[in-house]
Amino acid sequence: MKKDYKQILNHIAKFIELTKDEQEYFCSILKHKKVRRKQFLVEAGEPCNYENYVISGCLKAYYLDNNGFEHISHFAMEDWWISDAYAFLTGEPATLSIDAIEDSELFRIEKTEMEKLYFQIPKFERMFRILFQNSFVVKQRRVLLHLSQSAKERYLSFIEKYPSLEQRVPQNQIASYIGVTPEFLSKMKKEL
Amino acid sequence: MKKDYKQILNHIAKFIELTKDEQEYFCSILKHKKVRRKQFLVEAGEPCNYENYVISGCLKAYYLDNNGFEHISHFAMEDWWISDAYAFLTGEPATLSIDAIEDSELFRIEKTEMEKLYFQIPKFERMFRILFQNSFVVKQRRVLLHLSQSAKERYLSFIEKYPSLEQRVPQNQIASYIGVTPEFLSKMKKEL
DNA sequence: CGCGACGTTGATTTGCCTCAACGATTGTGG
DNA sequence: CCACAATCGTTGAGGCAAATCAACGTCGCG
Repeated sequence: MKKDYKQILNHIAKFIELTKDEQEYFCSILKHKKVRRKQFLVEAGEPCNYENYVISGCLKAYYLDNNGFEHISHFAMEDWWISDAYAFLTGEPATLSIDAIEDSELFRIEKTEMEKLYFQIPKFERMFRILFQNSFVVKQRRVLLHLSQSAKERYLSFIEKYPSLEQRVPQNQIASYIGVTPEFLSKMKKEL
Repeated sequence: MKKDYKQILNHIAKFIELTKDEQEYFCSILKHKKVRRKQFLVEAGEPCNYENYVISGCLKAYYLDNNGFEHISHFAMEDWWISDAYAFLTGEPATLSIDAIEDSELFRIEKTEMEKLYFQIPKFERMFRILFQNSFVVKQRRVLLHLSQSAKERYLSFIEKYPSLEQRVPQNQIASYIGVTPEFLSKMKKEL
């Protein structure tokens, strides 16, 4: 079995147990995809019919506002899932764009395959229930962070929580994630 | 069958189909609870071992910061679920408090019962997968709203999205939800 | 080499907060 | 049923955190 399959099966094994047959079926619906630095995985305005699992590399999902400013919704690295959840769910055009910060490799699951998967192996309902539950908690905390903390506190939380992203992501995109201008982040860092 | 059971079974029927037996089993694990206005349903620091379904009334979940300020995480009304998801998940003491804005009635499901339920009727994995997926999307949009919009735009989004809450919730708590002071919300409203 | 992406720094502006005072409404105990 | 406190919204003066705008240095890369 290919190494990449092992990786994603290990990831899944953290949540549910699969038989050999199930593993095989699951791997058969995965589509391998490479994205080079600065290339789009998802483009705002287009449909987003895939859930994407990151094998390697680093990507960002962001909203582009009317003034052309990027607002980063989330990053993704090895073993994370990334998509425009709303567009995937509804079939509407994506409001987020996703592109690669580093050359990346992914597995994609198409929406229709995903629905079949839930039907064929209901254990995946459980896995994604747990994943979404966790993601929900993370987003909730991020909302509260914005409501209750200053820019400096949000920055400190970020580097504490995601020390590896701090290394791999350009500073102006971290600024965007925590909700300040690049200039202001630079000034904050000088004071630390 | 009691009217309240009908209500929650209707709610569930939007996501999954249950047999009579399953309905009965499900209802048997529900605990009915009344909370009067201003009373706690969950208190920060205490464990939160329940998922709570709102039969009637209106509640708020909020984080109390070190300076004693309330930051509202979310509201809940008829047919919504409310809990401290992180505390429920991990067993840690709650960081959120939840109390009633109006006299309310709820059904509670205890954590251990919830786990049994997932085991006995895996369809509930599906239902909560869908619910968490939706909640995740909602939180995601709220984060982006904070990153990309001004206070006035956040207020307008709020009253558009939740016109009924606008009626039932005191203005200072709406201010807290959108992340401004009550004074500033008052000033914004004068300009509309 | 030269260009574009990225970070820094400073001067100025602004959106929102803080604090304080004051009415209107609600609720509660005597 | 009234008196009083507590809660809630409003208004104004002043202050601060963070944005804006502009200029400049550095690095990596085609």
